[in-house]
Amino acid sequence: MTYQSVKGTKDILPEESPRWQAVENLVREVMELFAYREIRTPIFEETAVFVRSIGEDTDIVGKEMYTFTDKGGTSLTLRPEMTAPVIRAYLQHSLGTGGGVQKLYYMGPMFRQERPQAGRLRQFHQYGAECIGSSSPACDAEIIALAAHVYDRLDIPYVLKINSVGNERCRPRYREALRDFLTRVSERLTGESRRRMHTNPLRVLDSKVPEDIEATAEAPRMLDYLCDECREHFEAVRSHLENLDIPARVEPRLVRGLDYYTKTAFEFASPDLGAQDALGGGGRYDRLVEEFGGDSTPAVGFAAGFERLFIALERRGSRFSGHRLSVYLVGLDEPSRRLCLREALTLRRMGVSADCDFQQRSLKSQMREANKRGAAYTVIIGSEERERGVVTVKDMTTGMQETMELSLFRARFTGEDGGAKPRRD
RNA sequence: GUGAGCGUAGCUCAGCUGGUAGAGCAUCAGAUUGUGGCUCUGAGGGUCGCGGGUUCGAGCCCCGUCGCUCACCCCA
Repeated sequence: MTYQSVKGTKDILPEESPRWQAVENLVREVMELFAYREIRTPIFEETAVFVRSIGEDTDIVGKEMYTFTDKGGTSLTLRPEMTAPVIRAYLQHSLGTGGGVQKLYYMGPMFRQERPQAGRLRQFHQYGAECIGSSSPACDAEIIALAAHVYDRLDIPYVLKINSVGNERCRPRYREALRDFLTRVSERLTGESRRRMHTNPLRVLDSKVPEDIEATAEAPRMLDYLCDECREHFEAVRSHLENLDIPARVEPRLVRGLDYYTKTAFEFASPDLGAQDALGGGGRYDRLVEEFGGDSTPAVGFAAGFERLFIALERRGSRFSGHRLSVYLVGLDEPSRRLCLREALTLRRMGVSADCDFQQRSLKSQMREANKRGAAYTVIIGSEERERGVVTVKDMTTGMQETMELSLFRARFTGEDGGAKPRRD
């Protein structure tokens, strides 16, 4: 093997693209149902866009970004997530003018230089949505409902965990209390947690190391420190979820990995996934737009991973199949092959999928090919047919065969919208 | 970045205590003259990840390296 795809990247081969298409289509459909509109931003941004929003002390910015300098000396970064680019675009094009709520969705590749693992690639794919311009807890609930609906439609089981990480008023008080607590138990913490205790104490809470979990079992909870506004918001979100029949589990230790979150934080976990069990997650980020230099604008959003969705789907045994070929044309000599190519194009122009042999293969192998490709009909053309001005049509499911004029065969496909499928009696 | 396991035909794998490679599936071709799916027969296809070392001799042992997988970390 001469070359192979870069570590942590994967080719999506024809065999697997049907499921990608199916899920992409479903996501689009659900997004449109919820009245979100698609936004597509460039795959790379100025590095500052991410550093500024995600936070200097996050792992993403600290060690996982694909950052490079272009020939003009500008530092650029392959997007590790989409919220920052969406907000950048929102401000750049003044999408907020008019004061309305912008409901935007996206899907596409993201890049993070981590050690690859089950459900974690260096180039991975996410879909997500951002609701910008409303501080209403109803938006939080809608975003969660939207994310949940995709899983529901795919019949993927999940556990929804929610928490509130407070805002700029109450979080500092909590951070203080937490740090005090951590200082007291610091000798029981792992080195990494002890370091993080100073830089980003909240993150210590989602450590999965048993010692840390044990040491922080009695740690103060953010929920007990919420200011009135945050508490009311949190209760309202919970009430909305209940009203929408979406069961959620309050998880006081749930913390998001990105610094910009305020108030609501949530995560969808899959019981089928293993160590990387997060299907998706998100939360509210009321300060981010302002942070980017815009007017103070509240927003909520979520992101979910395609690859993890597929793992969950596989565990469920779901299968997707690609499009089937309608007609395979078999030519037995050169003039017939010429006719096949022409007829294939005629059918395609009618909206009927068709293909023919390009390797001068025998009738037998062409028939085999037609069968393998799942063709509904095989059209056989040889010197006999040409002399009589007809073709031999074989229905591959019944095995029945008859000769007819080409125009008659074509007529089977007319009158159907798109004509993608042959008529069946 | 850390740890563990693995790396043999397109795919899934076998290969006994080191003696220069096998199966199944897939592919291709046949099984009387122009016909698929089932069955049968046959064929093609491998620098045993790569580079060193030990040895008379290595796919099997040792070292390094790259990659994959899983876990940690973190997250989608």
